[in-house]
Amino acid sequence: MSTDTPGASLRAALARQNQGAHLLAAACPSRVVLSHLTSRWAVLVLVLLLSGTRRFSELRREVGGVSEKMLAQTLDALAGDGFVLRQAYLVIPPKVEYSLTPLGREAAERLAVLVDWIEDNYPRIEQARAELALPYAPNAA
Amino acid sequence: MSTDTPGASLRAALARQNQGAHLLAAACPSRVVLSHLTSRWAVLVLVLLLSGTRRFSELRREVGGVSEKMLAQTLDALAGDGFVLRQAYLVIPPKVEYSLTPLGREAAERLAVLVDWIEDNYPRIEQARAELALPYAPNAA
DNA sequence: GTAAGTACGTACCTTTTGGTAAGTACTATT
DNA sequence: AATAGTACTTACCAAAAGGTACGTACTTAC
Repeated sequence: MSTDTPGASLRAALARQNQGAHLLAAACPSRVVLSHLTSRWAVLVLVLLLSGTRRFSELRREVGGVSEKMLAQTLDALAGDGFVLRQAYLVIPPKVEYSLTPLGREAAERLAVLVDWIEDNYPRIEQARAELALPYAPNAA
Repeated sequence: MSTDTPGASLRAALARQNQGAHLLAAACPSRVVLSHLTSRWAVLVLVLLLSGTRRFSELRREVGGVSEKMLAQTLDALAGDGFVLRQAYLVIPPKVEYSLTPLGREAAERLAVLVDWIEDNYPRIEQARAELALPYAPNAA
């Protein structure tokens, strides 16, 4: 152990930080981030924004089934976390553009991998569900 | 350009969007799967099971803050989707082991990428939040 | 002048999610 | 004989998520 060098407390702080960011711990603050990123509408919005900047009404139309209230709430949360950039233009009619920040792009790319996997493998999932629904006779003659 | 860039999955997603069978569609049945996989406790359970088979009470202890009711509910949903295999032994005291199916492993690996990213980048996210909380004077003289 | 489009905010209500505490049935430990 | 451990289930309640519908403020199109 070093005694009192400036770098020591920094390394200790970083070590503590790395230990503290464990999502399995009940009190871990990063769980809030996880819940934001995996929320029902945020996943869809983030993946959509990977293909480019959108306006509010464009997102509203493209994300099937989202209400204006939930879209605004979702975008607000994502902007507050620094995943989405909100750019408002002072024109009439109003114009607001939403895009991914570098941080948001990194997260969205990882979510897109999951979303793509679900879409690509949905038939397999359906099949697994169907087999599980049987009264268990997988090798029946 | 590598063939494995995030843009590739994006193009695939957009192609499917044009076909109509896509998570962005309100009535897409795969949304149920997405909600199961991204639910609060399922993410943590799946990532934990990536490191090996566990019993109910082990999961209960390792997943910080989960109640027995929610853990049972989560495991039931994951087993019903074919992501988790439930093996019950007829012994006393009861013994039930939970493990990932091949399908579940594929999903869990993709979730783990997201979880790891959050844990690794939590300091950046915190910093972004702190900067956004300022009254906006990033380049003030 | 009426409707539609822009980007929301708000009030009200329903649905879903999730937590607590208890019960079940049986055994091993103290 | 009481407690703990196994793996749940059920009943009850609180909180959060989410939908509907309306209001705002202003402009363009019909």
